[in-house]
Amino acid sequence: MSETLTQSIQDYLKHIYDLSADGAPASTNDLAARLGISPASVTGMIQRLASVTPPLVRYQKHQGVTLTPDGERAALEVIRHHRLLEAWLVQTLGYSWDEVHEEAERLEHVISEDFERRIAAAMGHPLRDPHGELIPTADLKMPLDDTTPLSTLRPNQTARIQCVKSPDTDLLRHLEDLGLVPGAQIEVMDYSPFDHNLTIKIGLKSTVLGFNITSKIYVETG
Amino acid sequence: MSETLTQSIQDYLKHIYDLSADGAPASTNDLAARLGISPASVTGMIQRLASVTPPLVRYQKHQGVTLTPDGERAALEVIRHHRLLEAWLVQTLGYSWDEVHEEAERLEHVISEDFERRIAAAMGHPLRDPHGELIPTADLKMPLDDTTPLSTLRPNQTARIQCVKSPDTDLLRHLEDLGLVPGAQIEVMDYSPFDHNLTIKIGLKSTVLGFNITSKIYVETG
DNA sequence: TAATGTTTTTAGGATAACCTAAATTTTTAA
DNA sequence: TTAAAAATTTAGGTTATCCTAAAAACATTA
Repeated sequence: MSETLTQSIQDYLKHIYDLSADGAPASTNDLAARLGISPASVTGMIQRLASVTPPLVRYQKHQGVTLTPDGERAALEVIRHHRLLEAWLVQTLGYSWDEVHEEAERLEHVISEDFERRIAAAMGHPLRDPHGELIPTADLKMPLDDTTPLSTLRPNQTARIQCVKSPDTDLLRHLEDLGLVPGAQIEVMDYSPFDHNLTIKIGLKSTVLGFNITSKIYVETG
Repeated sequence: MSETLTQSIQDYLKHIYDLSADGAPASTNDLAARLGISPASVTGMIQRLASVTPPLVRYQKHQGVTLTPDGERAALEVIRHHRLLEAWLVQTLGYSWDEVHEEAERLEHVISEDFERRIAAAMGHPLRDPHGELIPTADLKMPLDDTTPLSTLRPNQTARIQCVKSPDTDLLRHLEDLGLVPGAQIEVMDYSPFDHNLTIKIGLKSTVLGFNITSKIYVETG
């Protein structure tokens, strides 16, 4: 619990958390793709993570991995670091939301608990990062997420953008240009069932967005 | 030059810079002590650093190591990161001067050049860190140091403390309690040639300081 | 200058985290 | 239901960075 986990292990846990968020175990291949390493290397590492004491993951051959409670706590710690750092970099150093990810990616592994506490306090304990992602609490619980993907909305529904889940710099810049940032009020004007395109009105402008984009934007309807 | 140096290598270079500041090469044993590793490991690493292209150190068996211009640039980069970070942690997160070292020690290896630029600009390009250490310039030159060790002063000389060179948390707290911080105006009242103790007046108070301390405090006389 | 002590290096090993290629298992689809 | 494709695992290797123990070089001093 208090033994220091390597950066590499922290990355594994973080991505396993993400990939198994839907309940289904994370697959070796998906994990390898996320981590940018070979599937064979992933197999080796998850076998190790499953056999340390206490185990950080649950693993059965060919069945993928899930986190144990210990593994999940470790993952949430890293995710909390990452998201607090993103918020901090934007608020105090003028980073834009498309620039912060990479920097936070490296810093998240090295900051102390003291540092974490200080930036959280300095920002008044924010609930979300600049992309709208929920920040795990100090006691490492992930707050409940009551948002839905924009892709599930249909014409005449209105919503407020809560979160954009993508590390893609270009996409983020594009969305910012369109005004599609957390807090933005939108209305669905049209839906095309064949390609799942949605026509969205933001302020006075309308835009057509593909499923690739609408599935990454999470909204609060109402 | 632009290949990323590992954290470990950055640490070697930083300490070689420091240990060879007096012109004499850094010894294997001293380096090992600084790095907290065995002398045998140091030998292995400096052999490697001497044989990469371009070489980062000059090394001859049993003669110690010095930095090449490339090695020195790399060292100054890390030192700049460290000192800027210390200043930034103190200024923006309320760290005290005895708390910053450890945190900066880890962050120095992972911040981007962009981050470096942003914090330098945010602080108005400071010349010294919270201990008074000179910060290498953005083009990686170490500014000239015109200070002298307090230990070289004699009775009736007055001086202004410019820098305290020690990572020792307890010592730093002690000195702060005594008011012996950068900027403090002091006067030497007495010198004991046998133990090299100095009696120092700061404001209204006087204190006797041993060589162990006075050799770590650097002052500007006048 | 020879003996002793210190410093440094060599030799041989360990571990973490990756790799490729080949083998195996699982899934898909003819 | 079986053959092909895809996913996963095993086997064997590499590199970086550390280790201990033993050997060698250097320095000191009697």
